[in-house]
Amino acid sequence: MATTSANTTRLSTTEYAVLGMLSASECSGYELQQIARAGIGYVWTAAKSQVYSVLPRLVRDGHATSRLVRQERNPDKQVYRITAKGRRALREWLEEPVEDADSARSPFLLKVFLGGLMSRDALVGHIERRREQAEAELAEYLAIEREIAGVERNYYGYLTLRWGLAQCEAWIRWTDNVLEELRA
Amino acid sequence: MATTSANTTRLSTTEYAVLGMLSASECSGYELQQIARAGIGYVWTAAKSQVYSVLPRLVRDGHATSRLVRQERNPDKQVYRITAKGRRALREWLEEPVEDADSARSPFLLKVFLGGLMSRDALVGHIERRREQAEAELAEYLAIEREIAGVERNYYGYLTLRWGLAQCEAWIRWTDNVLEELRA
DNA sequence: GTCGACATGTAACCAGTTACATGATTAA
DNA sequence: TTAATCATGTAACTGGTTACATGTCGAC
Repeated sequence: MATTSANTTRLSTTEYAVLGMLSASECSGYELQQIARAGIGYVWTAAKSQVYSVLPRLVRDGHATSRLVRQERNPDKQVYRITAKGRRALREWLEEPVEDADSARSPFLLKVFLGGLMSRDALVGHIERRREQAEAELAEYLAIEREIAGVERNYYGYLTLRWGLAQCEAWIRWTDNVLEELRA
Repeated sequence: MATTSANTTRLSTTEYAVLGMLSASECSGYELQQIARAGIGYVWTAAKSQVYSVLPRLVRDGHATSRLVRQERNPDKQVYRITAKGRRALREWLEEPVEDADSARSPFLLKVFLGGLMSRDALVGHIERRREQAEAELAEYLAIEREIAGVERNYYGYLTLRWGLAQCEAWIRWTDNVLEELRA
């Protein structure tokens, strides 16, 4: 029964994210975390303990291989390389429609929704803080944009960055709007 | 040691959401789900099994009380009522700053980020679908807006609705933009 | 001699989802 | 007679987080 076995047990999103990073270059768990911080981490996050737990599973299921790299001045490290099977699985997942429509679960919006149960000041505080965060995020994204705009290097990352920018702007507009109203 | 004991074990967001609904009216688990679908569910979702598991916990910790309501033509039901302690806990949570800044975890954006690893067509398909979803959502929200705009009933729900509208519009603008670019 | 970068993991826990299970009443 | 609504839950699982644990090397 399990001879040709379409070993098609769906991977977790984190596993696909890791495969995505590995598809660019062989690297260790530690390196994956640095890489994530500088890019993919803006759209998908994972705790380091989870990265380390995901990697051996990828190897076990044939989506990656690992080898030990000995180092002199730094601790030795396990580096992981994506396999053909891994690439296939990743691409299949990438090409199938996105399952859930980013279901709405926001503690912030929940508090706003229940705004009538708190003091006006507390609510205004939440919204002001949201605005500040959006503004800080916007500044961060603009700085990144200045670096990568036009550069071909990561066009797709640039697309997601532009979503980030659009969303920050939307937050700022919305918070301004709401604050004006609440203060009137 | 545990006499005055500030029984301040943080509740889960779902528990606060339930308390929020209970603070408007006494109701059963089943009713909570209907109510959620018509409002708070747009900003916070919970599986029904979780609602049922959360309710006894609220009672156990003194945040709610429950009593059995006998019915003739329908099954009997347990109805839950928020206590003073529950209201206090809810209000405290509501007034403290929102903890996490809605950390970025979007399978959709992850796929866009890795757009270079799939066919152009697949990526365009994802974006088109995103646009359609945004448009459908927008229509839904506009319909709700027509019903509740101006009505005082749920001003705070209206605020969150306006965020929903703003976000849908941002999605549509972004997808249009990206689609134009990808097709050129 | 203390701090940060390098490097890898385990253990305990938790929130939440899916599937399963039951059973009455009522409207089409 | 078939399906929907009312009504409540349990069990198994999963994806993920936090805290703990360890140790070297190089820079300040």
